Amino acid sequence: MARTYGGVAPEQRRADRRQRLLVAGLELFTSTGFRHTKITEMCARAGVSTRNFYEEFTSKEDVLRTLHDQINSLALAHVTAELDKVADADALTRISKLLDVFIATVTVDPRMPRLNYVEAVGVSPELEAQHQVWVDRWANFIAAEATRAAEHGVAPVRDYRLTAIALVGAGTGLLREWQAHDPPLPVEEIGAEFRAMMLSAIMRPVKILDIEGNRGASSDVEESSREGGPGGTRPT
Amino acid sequence: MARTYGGVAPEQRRADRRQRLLVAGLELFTSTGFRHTKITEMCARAGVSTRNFYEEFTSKEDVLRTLHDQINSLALAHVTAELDKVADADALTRISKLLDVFIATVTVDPRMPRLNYVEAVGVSPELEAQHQVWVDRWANFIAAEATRAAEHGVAPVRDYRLTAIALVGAGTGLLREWQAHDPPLPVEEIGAEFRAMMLSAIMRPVKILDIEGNRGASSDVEESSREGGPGGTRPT
DNA sequence: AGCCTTTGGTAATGACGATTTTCACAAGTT
DNA sequence: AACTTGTGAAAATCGTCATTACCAAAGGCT
Repeated sequence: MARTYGGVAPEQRRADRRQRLLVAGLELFTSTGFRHTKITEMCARAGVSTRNFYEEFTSKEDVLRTLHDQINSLALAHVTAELDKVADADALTRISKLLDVFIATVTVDPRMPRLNYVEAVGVSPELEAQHQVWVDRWANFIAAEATRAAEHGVAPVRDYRLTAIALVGAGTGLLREWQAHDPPLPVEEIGAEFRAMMLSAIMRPVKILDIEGNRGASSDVEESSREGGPGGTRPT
Repeated sequence: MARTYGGVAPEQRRADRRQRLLVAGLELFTSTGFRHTKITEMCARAGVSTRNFYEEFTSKEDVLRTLHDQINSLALAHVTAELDKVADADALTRISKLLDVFIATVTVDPRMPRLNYVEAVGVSPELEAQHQVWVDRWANFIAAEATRAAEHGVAPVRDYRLTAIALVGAGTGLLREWQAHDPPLPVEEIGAEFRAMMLSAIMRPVKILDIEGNRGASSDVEESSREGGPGGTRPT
């Protein structure tokens, strides 16, 4: 089970094949579409046999799930890495940064948003569950930054969960539109719109037009300027 | 070709079958999922034969496209009808109304958002195109109302296209989350969040944090008309 | 009442593609 | 050098469904 073939370890050969299959999957799923991509096509393009395919993945969906996870993980890793660099910047700067890095990462290759926001939707319950997990992660991330902003007194103290979910949706919508548009929309416009929307959503007052805009959280009663104080390090 | 059977005109019988097939499609697509729904299942549930199926539709996708169009048309019809009733109300009231009616219409049956925002995604280029058309319509609708608000001096004069697209995405995200959530989220919270996000996005100043938030359209001129705006948003 | 048209259900066909199996070879091992 | 063991390509199998063709019945028409 473990022989060094062709000068490379079997582990390595395996990993290479897997990688080639993933690349082929990304390409085909976003051009032919997931539904109409055949396993044999993927194998042909990756230069592997169907036998090898089943050694690495259990199904076409398995490939899709892996790609979906990889893309999200990549983006999240970039964002957290960059945010760590500005750990003690003011809250709104961090939020802007978060956005810029996210948009920059995911627009490097239009196939990423295409796969994430179009091809990987409505495929199976498992994939829907995986989508939910990632929405949650991103939403928690955004909500945490918003809460941080509230602690710094630049945003109201309230529950940001639904706002964060809506913002994830807004980003999804913008990117889906971006990747689908024929004369491609300028990336910086997408980024600018996303940033402006996020900032105005987070900084908005709790009540707009005399309407209670949110439940939960404290709010009109007393407010921010919290004991933790600005500048304090925050738990990661 | 035209005989009155069972007391009802053939046209009527045809229409009934079609309707039953659509109902069956909505049910199965949103439970079994579009991919795994078989035509024979739809026929069985609708109480029609496969032969009848092909008299009404060319494929499973045809049914899905029809449902997708119907749901969007229904929502748009409701919204326009209600907006006509408040034709001369102030701009922000109209925007609130738009939202309430939309959310109310589409949350009557969780299968509607499920079909629209999950099952009908990434199925085929035709369906993607149809999606694009509807996003455009809704975005134009929102942008028109925002422009109206600007004309009334309660929002800055600028290009609202991308903002509108992002807002459509936000609504999509919220509704997708709503229909997927196991202990269902309260509808009024979804509606409140969507409304607050839309109002703050539309009323936001052109520049936030010294960053140019939007291109196009005029801008800083005229922007003042709002009272206490997000620019100075603070809790309390 | 008997014929004839339209309809509905069921069975046959056929394609397509996922998954498995076989076969031959290439490269380490002794 | 012979043997053994992974490895890759291709061919065979096996199911699943969409689609179509056929048959039986039911209802109106003369």
